Amino acid sequence: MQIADVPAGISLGETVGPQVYRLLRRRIIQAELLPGERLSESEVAKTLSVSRQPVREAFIKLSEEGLVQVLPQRGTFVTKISVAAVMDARFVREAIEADVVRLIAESREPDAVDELRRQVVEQKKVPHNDRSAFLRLDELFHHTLAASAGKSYAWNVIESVKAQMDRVRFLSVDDMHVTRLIDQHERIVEAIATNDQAGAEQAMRLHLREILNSLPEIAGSRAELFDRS
Amino acid sequence: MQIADVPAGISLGETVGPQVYRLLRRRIIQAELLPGERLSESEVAKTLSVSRQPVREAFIKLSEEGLVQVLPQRGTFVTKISVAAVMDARFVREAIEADVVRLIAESREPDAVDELRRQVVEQKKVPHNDRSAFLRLDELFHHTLAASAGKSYAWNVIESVKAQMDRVRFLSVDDMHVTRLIDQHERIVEAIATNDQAGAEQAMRLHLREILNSLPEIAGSRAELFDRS
DNA sequence: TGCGATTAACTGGTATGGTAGTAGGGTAGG
DNA sequence: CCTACCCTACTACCATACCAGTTAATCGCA
Repeated sequence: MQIADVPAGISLGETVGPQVYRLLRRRIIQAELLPGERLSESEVAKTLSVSRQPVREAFIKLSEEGLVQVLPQRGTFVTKISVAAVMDARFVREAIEADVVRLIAESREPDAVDELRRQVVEQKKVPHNDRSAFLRLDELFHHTLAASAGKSYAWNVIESVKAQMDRVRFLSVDDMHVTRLIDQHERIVEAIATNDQAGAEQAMRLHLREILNSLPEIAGSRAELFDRS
Repeated sequence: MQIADVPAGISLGETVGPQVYRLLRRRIIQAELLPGERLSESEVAKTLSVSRQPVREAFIKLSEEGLVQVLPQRGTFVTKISVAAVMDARFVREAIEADVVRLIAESREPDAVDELRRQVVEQKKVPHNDRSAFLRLDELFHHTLAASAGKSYAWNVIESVKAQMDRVRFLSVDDMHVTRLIDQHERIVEAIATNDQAGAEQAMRLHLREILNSLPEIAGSRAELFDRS
């Protein structure tokens, strides 16, 4: 969820374009920049004290992820959250991660299981009200799964696709829900530990379908953030 | 495989950046631009009679697909084909398309099956020596599958991921192989027609694993195009 | 002749200038 | 009063200029 602390401004050590991209991406996902809001190349550039050029590159990349819409000679706008887009992204993610856990369960690596178990313990320690801490650990967990399967490229795809889902998850405030998600993590890990490929796959699919439960509710209560649906 | 005819130059009707991107992408996949070759922003710009700006945007997008590598202050180079990258891409593609055909087989749509059968017939008509014609139809076939499942976004992901595989496929010249691929298409369609989800999934997975057979041979015979392996 | 330091040419990254095109407000005409 | 037009202000897109950093070749010296 890219919750990782990002400097508020722009640092000089790295190229500017990607920095602007990550900054805007985080602000869109965290709903600081609201759907429908207008973003101007020159305005953003002025605010961040950079030129329009890197801002433009950031806009292009954001538009490829579906977070903004660039209308030539008209303006660039934060997209409203599209239920269809969220479900499409979820579908792709489920497909990939289902095969990932299958792969891990097949070629068991005790080290990976140990690390995953350790992470689940860590997740349980998180205070129930600290949502962003959990989201960070959740991202780490799924990333570790992909890495354990030796599929770090697949993780890149997931990370890009995840953006749409993360926008929704950030709005989801029900804290009690977190324990449920951690339980699901635990089931995935234990299925992997016992080389239960089908079980691991099913557990993962179930886990990633959780968002389908909360989505309609959120889309209803925060209708102004969603694309007509 | 983006074999679709692309104008040799740059037209004025559309924004320039994406045009340059598609042009270079096609030339890399078709091995007109060879792995290791140096691409200069200014040189490409001069050749196409555009400014460096859109060329730069194209380079960025190509680097995200892993087709070029941008080394700041040093140069931009066409990446060598990486066997690992091809297999990673293949893994992601298999995961997504496996779920796609499952979905179609589940919710049978006679129209889709008819269209797919028609396409298979068309594929059989292609002369055995016209490789690019088959590759076009193959791309259409897989695109139609995704569209039939209502997952056009998933197709976008596949299209991006496919680039690495297409570089290899373009080098694969064994014509006889084509009939085998068409047979596999046929099996996929017939499994869908009988609502055989598991069968369709397995047929698709087998189909997408074909490249694993030819990959080692190609990587051996055209070693200069591949990253040390 | 061989080797090291210097420099000139070139790279991508950033900043800025210029252009076609859109949108919206205000005004003139019916 | 309503409508149609124009004009201004803004947009993203493209082109150009400048910069820091890398590379490689050449020149000077041992």
